[in-house]
Amino acid sequence: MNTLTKIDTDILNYMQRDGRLTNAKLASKLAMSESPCWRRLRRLEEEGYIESYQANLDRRKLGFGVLAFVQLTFIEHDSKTTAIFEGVIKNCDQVLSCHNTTGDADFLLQVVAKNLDDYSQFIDNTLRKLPGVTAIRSNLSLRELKASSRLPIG
Amino acid sequence: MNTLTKIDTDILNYMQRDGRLTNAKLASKLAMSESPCWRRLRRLEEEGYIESYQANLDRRKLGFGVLAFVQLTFIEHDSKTTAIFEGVIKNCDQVLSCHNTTGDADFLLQVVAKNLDDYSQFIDNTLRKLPGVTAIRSNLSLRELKASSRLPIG
DNA sequence: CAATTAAAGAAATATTCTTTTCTTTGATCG
DNA sequence: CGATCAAAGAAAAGAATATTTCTTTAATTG
Repeated sequence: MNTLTKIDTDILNYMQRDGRLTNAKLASKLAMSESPCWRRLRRLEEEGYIESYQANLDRRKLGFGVLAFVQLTFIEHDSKTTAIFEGVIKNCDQVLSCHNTTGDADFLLQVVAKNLDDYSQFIDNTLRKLPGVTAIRSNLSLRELKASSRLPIG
Repeated sequence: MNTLTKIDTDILNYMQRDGRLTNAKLASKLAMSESPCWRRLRRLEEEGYIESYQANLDRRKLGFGVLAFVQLTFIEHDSKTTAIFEGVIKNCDQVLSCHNTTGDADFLLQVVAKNLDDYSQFIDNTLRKLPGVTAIRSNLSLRELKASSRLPIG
């Protein structure tokens, strides 16, 4: 399957909106019968168009009052520093995402914390301890106008 | 339900990792019987701890080669400018998330685009057209070290 | 220690789902 | 136009699921 049909992108869209849709319901939404719908969905999973399914939780209700974007700058880019950094980031559950970016900073991290104390501890104990870091710039989220991870397909 | 038990956070964790887990499988992972497991899961849904379920798609396979973080600065903050801005952002599917943040910029957006041309069009046709915008700073993702939206609960 | 209450477990059932196989349709190409 | 091929649809069957009700356990409190 090289290119996706309209049906495929429709399926992906529905599954982005409700990851627990059963095949039967999905098929009825698409006004098609269950067998081809099932085959397509399975193919989209097997070929990796769908990476995973997950429940989206309410961050605040679970006590994560702080969401921050952190820009990190490194003084040098030798492979050892990088390896240490990657290891720390991957093992740190507070870091939701981390991108190597263009711009003045080298990395942009998305971080959650229970509160400002917790966040400050993370900065001090985790980020400042990283070798080679020369600048840490924090941008705290004051208000979430929009928070999605749905790709605009179809 | 004011406070969550270990079982509840375990359930949330499993559902974060696999949103399609059936109640039976979830219960067996937790080594408990199905009925209390089912009741707890339903309560977590009803009380909003679980906001939604979704399929996570492969951005690159779906042709979104560009992921960018855009910092926006406004010259003024009157309610009209803000209202226009919020409307545009919410209706724009390319914008995955948008936060009002601390720091020199006012907003931080996460944006996807098919390619750099597409991205540049978005900047010109959507962001630059917004009234009151004085600065637009783009940070393109060069490499995704980590991309998750799983909260570190439990 | 007995009584009460809340949550866990067991069991049962009806519904719903998945998944297969076979048939039909529709498009493509010689 | 007929043959071929791929995808769609129908049907079916068993398996798995959700959900209820009833029972048991365990913890708490007077």
